[in-house]
Amino acid sequence: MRADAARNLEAVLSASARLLGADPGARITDIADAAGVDRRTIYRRFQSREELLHAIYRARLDALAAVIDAARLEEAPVLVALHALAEGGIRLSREWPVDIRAAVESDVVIRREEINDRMGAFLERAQREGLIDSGLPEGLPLAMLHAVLRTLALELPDLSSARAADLAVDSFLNGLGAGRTR
Amino acid sequence: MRADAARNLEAVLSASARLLGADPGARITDIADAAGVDRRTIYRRFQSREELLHAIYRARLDALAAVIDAARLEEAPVLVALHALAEGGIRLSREWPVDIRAAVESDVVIRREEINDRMGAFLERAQREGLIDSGLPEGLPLAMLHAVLRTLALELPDLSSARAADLAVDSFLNGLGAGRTR
DNA sequence: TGGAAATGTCACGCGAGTGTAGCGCTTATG
DNA sequence: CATAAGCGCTACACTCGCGTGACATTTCCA
Repeated sequence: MRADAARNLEAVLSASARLLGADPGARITDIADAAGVDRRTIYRRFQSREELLHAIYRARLDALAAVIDAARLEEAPVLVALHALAEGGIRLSREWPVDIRAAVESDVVIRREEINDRMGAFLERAQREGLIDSGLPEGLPLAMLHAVLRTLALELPDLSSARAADLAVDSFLNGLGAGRTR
Repeated sequence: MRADAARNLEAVLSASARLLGADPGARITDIADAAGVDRRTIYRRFQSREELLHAIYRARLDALAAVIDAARLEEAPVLVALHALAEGGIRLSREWPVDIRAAVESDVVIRREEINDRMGAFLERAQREGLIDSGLPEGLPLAMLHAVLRTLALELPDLSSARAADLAVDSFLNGLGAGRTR
């Protein structure tokens, strides 16, 4: 692929993630404008709107899988892995701010579930090792972790990903309370 | 208004909140089907799709304002008010599962900001009174509270709103950690 | 620098969803 | 039970975004 074509592809993917993340019904024309490219150029790389969306989802899943591998959820000390997961997850949510839950393509759904399983298993290890409360409803830790990461990534964009990760881990484990109310 | 008409209106609003919450691009036809009503009936009550969306937003804002009033954010003991806010907020998010952040109508935006201001002021009181950590980034407590409530309301639908509120307050203030890591 | 790759532009057909119209039937309510 | 409010149904025009085609032009790279 030619260098300028690669640049354009990059710009299209980035603009797509941004616009489609903010509004899943965003028009191809607007994405093209945001990427500084003609609408026709997008259709040269992607057969259809669906395929573009699919590519964005895949990009996010790829990045997420890389983050999880790097965090070594299975072997690293729980707290260390949790922090690595938080920082990577936050950075990734900012780079690909699409909501993967909206995906319906079967391969995306499968990969998403695989990743959720790995994160779920990690959180169960954290519970066995006494870092996370064991009496919580099924699925709550995973749901809450996602929520905390998404919130810090998107609603406090001025925080560095490192600082945001600190806050994410602290909020997740200890909450925002000043003293002990428990 | 005739009684059956009122019933239909109710069904339409409820179905709209559900479908539009899951997918903001949901078709009027699908909403009508879900409500057990003809498409034409919806257009008899609402001039346009926009106006229907607007009505849903207003319904959610009305319910939220009522919850906030009932919680007596300004006078009640902070922890009591927080719990009332949590329970009401969770119940309301389940009844009107639309994302108010997607609204663009100016009056909706204004009312939403007013409500956010009241909640923000309440959380500042909680910080002054020592319930919430005072060293947190601007806006984090409010964003996190919204996130916790939304998560418990929508991702753990089997929990009663009372139980969910308990968990929401505990997660918000103390996190999910089993011991102290701080 | 020449040829191939990539893009921009204008045009068009297509399908889907919106909003409207009229008419006959159902149903609540006095 | 009468009457008017409300509804379902079929059909239609209209808009908008999608996806494609052809061709001239620009840009990279060997």
